[in-house]
Amino acid sequence: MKRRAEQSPPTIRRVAELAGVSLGTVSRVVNGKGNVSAAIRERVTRVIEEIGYKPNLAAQTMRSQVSRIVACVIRDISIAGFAQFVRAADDVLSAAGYTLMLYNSEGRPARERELLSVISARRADALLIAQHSEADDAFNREMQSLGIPVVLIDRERPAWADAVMLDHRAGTRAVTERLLALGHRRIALLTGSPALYPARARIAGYEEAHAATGIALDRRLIRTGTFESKFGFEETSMLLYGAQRPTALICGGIDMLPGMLRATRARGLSIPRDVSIVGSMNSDLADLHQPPISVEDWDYAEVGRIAANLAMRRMSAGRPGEPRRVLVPTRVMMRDSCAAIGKPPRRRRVNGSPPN
Amino acid sequence: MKRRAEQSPPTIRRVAELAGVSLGTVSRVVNGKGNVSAAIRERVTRVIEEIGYKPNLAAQTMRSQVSRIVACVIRDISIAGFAQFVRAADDVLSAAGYTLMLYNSEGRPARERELLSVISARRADALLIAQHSEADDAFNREMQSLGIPVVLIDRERPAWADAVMLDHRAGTRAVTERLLALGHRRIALLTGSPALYPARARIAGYEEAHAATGIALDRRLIRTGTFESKFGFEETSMLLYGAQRPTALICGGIDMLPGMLRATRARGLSIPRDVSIVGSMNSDLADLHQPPISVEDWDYAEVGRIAANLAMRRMSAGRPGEPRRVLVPTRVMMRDSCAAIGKPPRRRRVNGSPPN
DNA sequence: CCAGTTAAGGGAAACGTTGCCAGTTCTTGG
DNA sequence: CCAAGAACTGGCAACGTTTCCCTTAACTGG
Repeated sequence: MKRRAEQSPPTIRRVAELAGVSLGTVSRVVNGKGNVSAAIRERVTRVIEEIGYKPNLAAQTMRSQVSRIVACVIRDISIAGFAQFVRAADDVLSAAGYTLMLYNSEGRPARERELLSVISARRADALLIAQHSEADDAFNREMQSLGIPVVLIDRERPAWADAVMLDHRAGTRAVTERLLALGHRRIALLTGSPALYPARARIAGYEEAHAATGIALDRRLIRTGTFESKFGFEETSMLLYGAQRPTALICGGIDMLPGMLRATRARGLSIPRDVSIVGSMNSDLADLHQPPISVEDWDYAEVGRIAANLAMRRMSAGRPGEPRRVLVPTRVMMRDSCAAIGKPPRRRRVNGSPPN
Repeated sequence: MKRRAEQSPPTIRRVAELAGVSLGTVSRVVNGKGNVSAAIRERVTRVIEEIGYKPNLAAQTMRSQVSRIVACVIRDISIAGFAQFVRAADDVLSAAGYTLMLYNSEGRPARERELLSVISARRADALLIAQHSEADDAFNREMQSLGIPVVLIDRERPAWADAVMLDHRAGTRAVTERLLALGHRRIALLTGSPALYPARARIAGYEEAHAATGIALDRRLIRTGTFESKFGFEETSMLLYGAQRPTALICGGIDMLPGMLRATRARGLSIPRDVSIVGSMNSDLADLHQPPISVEDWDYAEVGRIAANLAMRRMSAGRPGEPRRVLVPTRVMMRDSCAAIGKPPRRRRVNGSPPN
């Protein structure tokens, strides 16, 4: 039983028949390469318009071995901030004729492996990924065997891949130094697993700040777990329990701030009188909170653009070339959530920042 | 020049050669249909394992006319909340073997048209879309001519498509009634263009509440424009300027609350003493703000799951069947940002909600 | 022991495109 | 007026699958 004509999209063959020319000629018209007389060109173009012919990308992919698909694997698109990355990457890629395929790994290694399979089956031309563990050699090999450009997002391994990283080391060092300068001596850092670059970099920055200032640090104040809000809540609750509690908290994970704030409130503590707080990445929450929360801020959109451009460069150039590494600076925004130890807090700012 | 074998992914042909069987047999093994002896099945399976063969989805698509791609067109993935929708839809779809292709329309009609072209070229099997205007007949026809199931997201037209809508009418009616009961008589509603269902529904609910209570409404207090933060800031600034200013503001657009709050602060007004405020969709900002902001809340993840399921039902079933319409209820969460007129505000809540 | 049935697997066509090669017509210069 | 290009166009193969149709071999029952 043949499919009814009006149901299946028109093919290049139908165009050729209606225009009374050969397949090759239609192809030449569509792709604008090769010599075609003006008369025929126009005739074909009109037929294409009339029946609404669109080249079948699946067929083109099969023929040319190029899918014009870029896969993007992140933990969860609904985590605040990640969407900005995806949006910006998509802008760059779709302007160049690529389609971005978004995959949520849920931070589960098994899921990441599945996704690699799907990506391989779809013959994606490149991969942007923030994988769950940098040290999983088997996974890294599988990734390499895809045979396509890979751009790491805020990851530094495997070493053969291109990467965009945020300079969390410098950022956290700056934050820590500001807090030390305010007189804080017990500063807690909450961040994710040291198996991941952002956590390692933050810890390094935290340590550097102490070393540079000559102030001893209490390793028990470095709390690693996940980058999630739940972890922020739990660890903050525990840290604020005893008398030995820290006087400042650094949030070393996007999306961890809400948990930290809830825990602080639950303990009935006041910011910044009882505890100073620094968040990770600016947000309406940080800016409009009372008091406004200091943050280590960065531009995820810029990261997305860079990642997309790295991928595109690899795709157009051949294989060769050293892996590229881009380190994007972050900046510290000090707000009223941080106060000097032993002094009255600064006057509260009443208005939020100007809009957008 | 033939591509080197180790660069291009292995094909079913290579598997067949290595296993010493025909193409058809490998296909039967891969798809588990047809009769294949245990010995050969095992031999083929081993070869597949060894060389890491993955069926080429582009080829399958061409052959079967099914891409297992579902396109999703929204204004901007980085708008708070939308990502939850996308994430949930992706969960449902990828569990069923589909890949979600995300497209940002930027709310520009020209861009939406381009995207329809891309979606057509990719031969997506279904489309989830929150289009920029419901009344663009030409666009709707183009959408229909794709010949694939279309699921509208918070849109009610075109009538032939399936749709998931939030019950903004009931939600806004409930919000308005609560404010009226608190004694407010000048309640402003800020929302997007009435060319879009969510704005129309909210206005209808707002009007219903006044009608039901027998309270006259001032149409100048219904401000339509966009759903964005910028609009919220500008309109709030203007509304709060005069002496005739409203005593309550309803935010009729996701992502509009930050602008509204900034404008309120810029005017030096206190919430809820000077003005009561209700936001759209719950968020950490609304919950952790001081005072916590009342909201009309809903579950975008649920909306995403419903949309994905509607699409899948259409794809598996044949053409026929009436368009399905699903109305998802919203719920009102009253918090301290709303106070009775002429009475002292309720005691401030100190703690945020429990985490996650 | 034979006819009929079934299981197993090979071969080829088709999906929609592009790119190459070859053929035809038209120019153009000598 | 003719030969040699140039300009244009048609035909065919191939990309990687799946599916349909055969052929062959093995089995079954009378």
